[in-house]
Amino acid sequence: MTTAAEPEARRSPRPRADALRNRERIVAAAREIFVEEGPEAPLDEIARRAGIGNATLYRHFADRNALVLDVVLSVLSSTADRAEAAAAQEGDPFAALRAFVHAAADERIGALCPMLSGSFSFDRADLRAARARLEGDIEGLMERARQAGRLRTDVAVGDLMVALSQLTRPLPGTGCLNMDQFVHRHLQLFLDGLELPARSVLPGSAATLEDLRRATS
Amino acid sequence: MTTAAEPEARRSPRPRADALRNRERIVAAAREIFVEEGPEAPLDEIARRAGIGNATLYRHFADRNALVLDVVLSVLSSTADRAEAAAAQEGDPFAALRAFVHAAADERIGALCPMLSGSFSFDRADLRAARARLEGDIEGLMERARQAGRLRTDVAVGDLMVALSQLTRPLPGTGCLNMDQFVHRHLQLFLDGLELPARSVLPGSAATLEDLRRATS
Amino acid sequence: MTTAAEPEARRSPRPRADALRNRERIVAAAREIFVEEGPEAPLDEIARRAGIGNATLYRHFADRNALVLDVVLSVLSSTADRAEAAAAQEGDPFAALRAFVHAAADERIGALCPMLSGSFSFDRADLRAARARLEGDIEGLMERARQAGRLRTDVAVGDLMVALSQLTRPLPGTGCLNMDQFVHRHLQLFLDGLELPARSVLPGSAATLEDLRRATS
Amino acid sequence: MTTAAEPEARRSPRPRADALRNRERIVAAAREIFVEEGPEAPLDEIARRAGIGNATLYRHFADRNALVLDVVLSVLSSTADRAEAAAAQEGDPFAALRAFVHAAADERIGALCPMLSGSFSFDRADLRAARARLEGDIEGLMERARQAGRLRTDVAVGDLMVALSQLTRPLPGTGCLNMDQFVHRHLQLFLDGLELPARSVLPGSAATLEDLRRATS
DNA sequence: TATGAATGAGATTTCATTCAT
DNA sequence: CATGAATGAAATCTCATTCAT
Repeated sequence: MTTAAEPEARRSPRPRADALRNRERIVAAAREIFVEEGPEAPLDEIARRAGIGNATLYRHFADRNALVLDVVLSVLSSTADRAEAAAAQEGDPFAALRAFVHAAADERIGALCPMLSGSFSFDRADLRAARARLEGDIEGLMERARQAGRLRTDVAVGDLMVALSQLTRPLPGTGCLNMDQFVHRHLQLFLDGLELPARSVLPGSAATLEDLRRATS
Repeated sequence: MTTAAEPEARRSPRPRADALRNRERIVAAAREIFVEEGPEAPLDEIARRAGIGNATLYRHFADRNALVLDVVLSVLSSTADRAEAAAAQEGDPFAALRAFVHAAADERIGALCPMLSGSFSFDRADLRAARARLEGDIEGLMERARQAGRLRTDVAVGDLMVALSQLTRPLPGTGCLNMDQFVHRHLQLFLDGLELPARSVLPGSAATLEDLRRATS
Repeated sequence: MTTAAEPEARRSPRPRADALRNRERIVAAAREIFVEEGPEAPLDEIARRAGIGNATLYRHFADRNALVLDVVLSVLSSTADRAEAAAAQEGDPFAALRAFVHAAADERIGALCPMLSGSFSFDRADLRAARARLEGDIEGLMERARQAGRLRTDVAVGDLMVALSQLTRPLPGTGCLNMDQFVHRHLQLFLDGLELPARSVLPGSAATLEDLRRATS
Repeated sequence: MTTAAEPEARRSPRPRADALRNRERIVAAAREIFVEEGPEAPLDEIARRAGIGNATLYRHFADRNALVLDVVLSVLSSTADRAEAAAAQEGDPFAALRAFVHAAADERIGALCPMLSGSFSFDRADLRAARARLEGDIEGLMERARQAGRLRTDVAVGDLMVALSQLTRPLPGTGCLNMDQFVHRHLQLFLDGLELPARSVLPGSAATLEDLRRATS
């Protein structure tokens, strides 16, 4: 939930409500447009969607990269929220992991992929913290599933994050909308590859195991 | 479809060997650069890599989209070649499918994703034919694996193609190179989710099944 | 801050001490920054250096030109102070002129040059007065030197002012600091061209005359 | 006279006459406009004066600095031409030096000053060569005058170059035109400070010496 | 035909100035 | 009255596409 860009000392006594609102609007608009058009989308269009002038955008974000970083921060934060909500669920640990993965897709986490490449730097402490929080949350979900014998032990948190990002990555120009139906299906298939059958199941035919496995999803 | 038997119309008096070579060079250079820099790469850079002037590129391709279409055609064709080579393999049908998937990754098929979006159109007959050929080839591989009881029956050819594309999609700016190690790993995990155990395996513990599964890759 | 003592006329109810102080701070900051960065320096930077908000700057000065005019006024005034201090010196009148010229360089009078061009206007009475005062002061110094036979009679006050401005004009980006050593040397050479030998010196060899001349500096 | 920007090997067999003409036009227009408006003048205006599109300017010069460097080169070269012409003169060596200084003013050498500051670098070999050539030419003129006993021996080539630059430095916005009358006068005064009387003159009154001195100019 | 050159449209970014708190 | 925020206009630079050699 930390969306503040400057984690340093408070210069201005009051950040002025309308400026904060504008800043949030810009990040929200940028997030939408990055999802729809990719990270090369014109900043003017973002400003237009946010309902402000282009120079206002530059008052809040020194350059494109600064805006991208805050969008990344926003997505990391809301995705971590999802992970923590999933962890709070009762019941089968692998089901919780599945629930998180599909929820993360709805956060459009895949739109981050191209932003994490190239000149991306995790210099800022808030970014490092957000990433660490998300990784910790996911690792928690995975570890619970591993302890329950429901997750392959040879799969690391990075494997899941990269695959999740790539499989939910939007195509530029399409707004990603027509892919939605497929995305969840592909995530499901991928998770199927990570899952181990529930322990309580007695050894039986492979066909039976597979049937059980599929039934859990 | 011109079988070169008809000296009739004066359409293309002679394709002129060097012009053909130039055209191929351009497509090859474009394919490389699209993989390295994404589909927004400057056309001048493509011309430079091809060793020709930029205007020559425009003599062969009316605009960026025409070039993209030919690159798509090129990738579809060489990927279909891979699929047919995999189909020619003896042995386990699922192993053949795996072999194809990893080979397709080496064709950088993921670089096509962004090109298929937006203004992309499958108007041209040659494109439709190339896509149909590739889909037919993959469907053949999958059907053989299904018949052998090695592939889940609820997975369609489109599922595999989209997942394959997304998981191998390069990140802009990175040249995709540092991801190579991960790409094959993620493909493997995804295929694990599609695979059914070989029929001949006797019922055993789940751990044993998993070990076998992993051993096949 | 409002001591609320005089409810008299509503013209300028009171200049309010802090407002006056702000105005002076702005002019001082502007003068520094104009010297360091030239007359195109961003006004926001001036406001920052003055320790106030940019809008406050605009409350005091309608536009950039109004600020420039007050900086000109400031430099003219402090330079005239220097001229009057030099005039108060005892001794050789040409030495007094020299003292003034070098002192004026320390006032960074050369930074004014670009401000005097272009849209500059001497509309304001206070500016005309300040310029007249400075010209009068310099003319006084020169006339005394002329009367003493120490200054060429074909050199006017304008000659000296322009040359002084140009030779001390700062280079943008350098902060003028690394030129300081040269500036005084060039002023000295220039003044050498204006000087006549002291009357009391008997006719002698040119070399001797030159030695004397140099000894005075 | 070397105006080529790339002293390396010849890539293109023919530089194409119209492109060369454009390049020269751009440099000429830039030189004019830098003199009139200073080195911050909009590049679009330069392109307009040169009669070309703005992108053409960027084809020839990667950025503003590259253009500035070529203007510097142009001014250094034509000024060195002037110095060599002055050196070819018969007669009094100091008169030759004077002739050069006034000729250099007509080359607007002072417009270089702001361009030599800040991020300026003499990286390019052609620039170093042009500067060395000019310095050598001026040193030659000065040394001849020193040998003839007509120039103060405590004045170096750098002194003359900086003073010459500063005294002829144009004011932005004015086009420097209204200053022309003064510029030559101030150069004359400055040179008067560097001059020693002709050796043949017998010792006499200072007034007489001065009269002679003035008569030479 | 192939090419280097030219071009206009668009993107990013800066800054003087105005607005609202 | 003082301020941070907002804004539009302008400047730099890029790039797809057309032109002329």
